[in-house]
Amino acid sequence: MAATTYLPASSAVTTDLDGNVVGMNIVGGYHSSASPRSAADANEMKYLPQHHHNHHHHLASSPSPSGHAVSLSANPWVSLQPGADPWAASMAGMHHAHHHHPHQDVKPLTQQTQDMMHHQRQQQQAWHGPTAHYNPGGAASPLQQYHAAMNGMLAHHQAPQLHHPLHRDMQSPHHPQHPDRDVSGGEDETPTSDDLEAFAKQFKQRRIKLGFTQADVGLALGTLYGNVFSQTTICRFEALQLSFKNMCKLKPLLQKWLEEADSTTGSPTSIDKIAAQGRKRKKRTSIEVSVKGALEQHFHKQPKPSAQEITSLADSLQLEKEVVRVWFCNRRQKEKRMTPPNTLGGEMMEGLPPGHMHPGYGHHPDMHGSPMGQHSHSHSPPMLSPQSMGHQLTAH
DNA sequence: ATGCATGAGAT
DNA sequence: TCTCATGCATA
Repeated sequence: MAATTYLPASSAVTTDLDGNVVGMNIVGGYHSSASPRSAADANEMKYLPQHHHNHHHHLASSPSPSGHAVSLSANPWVSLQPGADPWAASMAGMHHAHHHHPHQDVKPLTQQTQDMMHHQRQQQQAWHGPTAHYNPGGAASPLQQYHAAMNGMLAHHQAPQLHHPLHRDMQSPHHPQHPDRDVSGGEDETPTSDDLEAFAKQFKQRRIKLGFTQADVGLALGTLYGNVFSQTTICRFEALQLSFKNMCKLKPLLQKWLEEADSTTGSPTSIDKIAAQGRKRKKRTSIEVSVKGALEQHFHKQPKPSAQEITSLADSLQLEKEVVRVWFCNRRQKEKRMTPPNTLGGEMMEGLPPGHMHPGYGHHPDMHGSPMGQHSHSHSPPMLSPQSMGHQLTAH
């Protein structure tokens, strides 16, 4: 049954096998008790629709809205004046008096990159890593060294900007553009889908050999660029489950990390993580398989149902309208990933000669701003594995 | 590894 | 209200 309870945002401290710490989580206005995740499940408190937000952190102990009371190391980005959180600082430059949300997510800036790509209006965007960072290498991790090396600079800006609008047509890698004027030794003209595919592959391999987890990388990026990413994102990158554009954006970052990581032959075996992100988040509603099938079916008919359709559909399926709406949004996004889903719901159209019609692929009459152009040839490995497929169909 | 969710920006 | 980037929570 679609449970609609909301999580209080549990986990605060994560002590791990190593006994590493870490992170107390003080957010918004309340802080969960230092109870292990199980508390989250046990505690099902109803969500307060009221986004009351008393001015968050004016506490010296919470340097960032993310709630991560950093204390592991001195970080040029984080070490902004106390009282003035990095967010306010960076945002101030671009935003106006626009009030923020009390609970903001941990992502620094996002969409702006995209925005920037279309028409750069602002060139000053600092991606601050609100989160703490640890160092994956114990005493002298590659990251830390790197850090020390460029300690003075990069006080402001150093965004992994994707100069160049790559709009559609990114499939044609001709035109070397201008070899000069570029930046810090990291050439990156818009890569092709195949480039990305190859890179992702290589990246994953190197990463594993170096002994880093996806989560490690995510945090490391934060240390390097002030841009933290989750295990999820790294995972999706490796699996090419992001939009082409997003892949392009992340590639340089990961590439940079990779360089640092393997160039520094050090001791890579440190595993600790900082978890906890506190806030009230709606509990993940589990949609039954049969229902999913129905949704899939409708999706084929109408990928973009109107509000009304959603409402009635939600009604007939006994789901919240919002859940249905979001489902469609997510479903659409899936279609736009580099590795499209196997458009099969529960049964789909019958009597169709196999080997045809790829809903999210081949040729969309309206593939405008959509990511990448479907590459032409063979890519077999990175496609959906029978494994993941099984999940889709078998589900729980 | 992925499903459902959140939020900023664009429409 | 949609899109897109991203991630918590979960299987």
